[in-house]
Amino acid sequence: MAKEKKVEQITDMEVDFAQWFTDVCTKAELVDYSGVKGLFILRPYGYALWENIQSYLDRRFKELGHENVSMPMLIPESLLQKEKDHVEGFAPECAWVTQGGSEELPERLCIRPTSETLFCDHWSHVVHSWRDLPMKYNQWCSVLRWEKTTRPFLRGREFLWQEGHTLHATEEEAREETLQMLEVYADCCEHLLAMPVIRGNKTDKEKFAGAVNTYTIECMMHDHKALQSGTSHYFGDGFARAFNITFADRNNQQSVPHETSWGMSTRIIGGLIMTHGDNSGLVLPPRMAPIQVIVLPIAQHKPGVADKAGELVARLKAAGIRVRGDFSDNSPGWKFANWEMKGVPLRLEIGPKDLENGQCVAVRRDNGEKAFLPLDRLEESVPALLEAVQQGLFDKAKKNLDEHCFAAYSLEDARALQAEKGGFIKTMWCGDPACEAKMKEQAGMSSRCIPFQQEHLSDVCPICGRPAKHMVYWGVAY
RNA sequence: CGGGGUGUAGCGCAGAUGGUAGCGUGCUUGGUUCGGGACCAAGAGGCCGCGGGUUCAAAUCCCGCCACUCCGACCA
Repeated sequence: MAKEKKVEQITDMEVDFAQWFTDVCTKAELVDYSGVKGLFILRPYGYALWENIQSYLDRRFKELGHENVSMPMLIPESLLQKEKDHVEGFAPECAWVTQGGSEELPERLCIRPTSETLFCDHWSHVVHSWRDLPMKYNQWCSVLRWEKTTRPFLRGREFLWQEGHTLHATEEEAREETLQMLEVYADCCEHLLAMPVIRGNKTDKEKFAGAVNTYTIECMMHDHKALQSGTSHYFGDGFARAFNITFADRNNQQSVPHETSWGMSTRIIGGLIMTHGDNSGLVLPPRMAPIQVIVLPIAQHKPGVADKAGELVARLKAAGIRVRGDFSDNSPGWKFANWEMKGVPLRLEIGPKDLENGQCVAVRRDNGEKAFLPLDRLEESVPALLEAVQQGLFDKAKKNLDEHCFAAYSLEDARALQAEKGGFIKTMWCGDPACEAKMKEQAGMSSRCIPFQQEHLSDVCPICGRPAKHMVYWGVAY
């Protein structure tokens, strides 16, 4: 059989990266389209990815003392309007409920695009004393934002996420919380998803509506575009003042608390696909893959093969590995292609020849390497291979990131570097939003972040020539 | 919201000058196969995206709408 026929359903990423992405999303059975634009169905395999991210983050949040809650889905318009910057940021993309049954509502209700206003309103009722603080809440939910153009995972009108909201007695404590949660997101990306990140501060232009500071982790996709993968906001006391949240401090003085919020969404799954995927489909890091090992019997009707394959599945399962056997009557070639498309990190083949030799064949999804594994030591060799795949994926993504960061010393350099090589372009910056706008206009890049890890490239802003304040990463973003 | 593309069987497509629909693949059943997308046989499956118009007659011509998709602007 001609090898070129392999995975013919998926468009090559070199031919059309965007089409490749949607092909992977649908062909790997992660999503389906619904009857409403921008509202996607997460199929079992796609939802399982989210569940694995969810269980990691949920555990980390709880270890740090956060509690899960559930806020209403609808926000009265008057509540949404209490914080000026916030409403300006979100009003253009709100969907409204105006009718209940056959009655028109006296006040229209916004379907939550985010829940800051709900948390604040609630806190204004229940926070009275310094003893009530900190409030460390989180909720898992979906939110609605009426986006113009939509794509699976990357931009839906409805998307699943978690939103953490905390309230603290002091600025110092709130700022510490903000950075701590950014670090949780960075860990999630790097350790669970094998996606290396750049941590930094958003510029004023890119900040969340109503925030004093927005911190971000930025990831680089396979096509060298940027994906904002998690954000953490310090709000100061702006929301608290707007919502009249006060508490009596230790000296019985009325004080205004400081607030944070932080979120990660199913968008990260889009990032995962675009970081590790290849022309055969999805590639999943073992630590978060719903199926870590697929066992394929070859010539399963031959004596002993199916039994031995079943035995392998049972043994690996007992060893704590997420394993499945494919005993369907599809041909082996079909199964290879199918499970590759679904990104299963490791494939074990077991056929008549292997039975004779007391071994099986292991094939890594990340690099296609084959190895013969003695059957008696699978409980050690398989976890070791899975770890190797996890590390291999991280290293490959890190290499892509490192090899596509370039320093530029003039606006023209920045433009040319982005046009020719893509990736993250770093330059100095004076801090003026006008220069940021100019970069967008002339080089097509937005500021991704002012990285925590600063470098001194020169003394001046390459855009205007005035003294530089920071080094900034620029890029084309999803 | 601007520009382009596409809507006919689950998926991919064909249907020229109008005459009520076909191919590949997948699906079902049975059998033979099995180390890179196997084969034979018999079946099932269609408001031709939606609404209007022209006509004796519309998948086909005209108008409107909708959805998906790609590229911009905006945003997680």
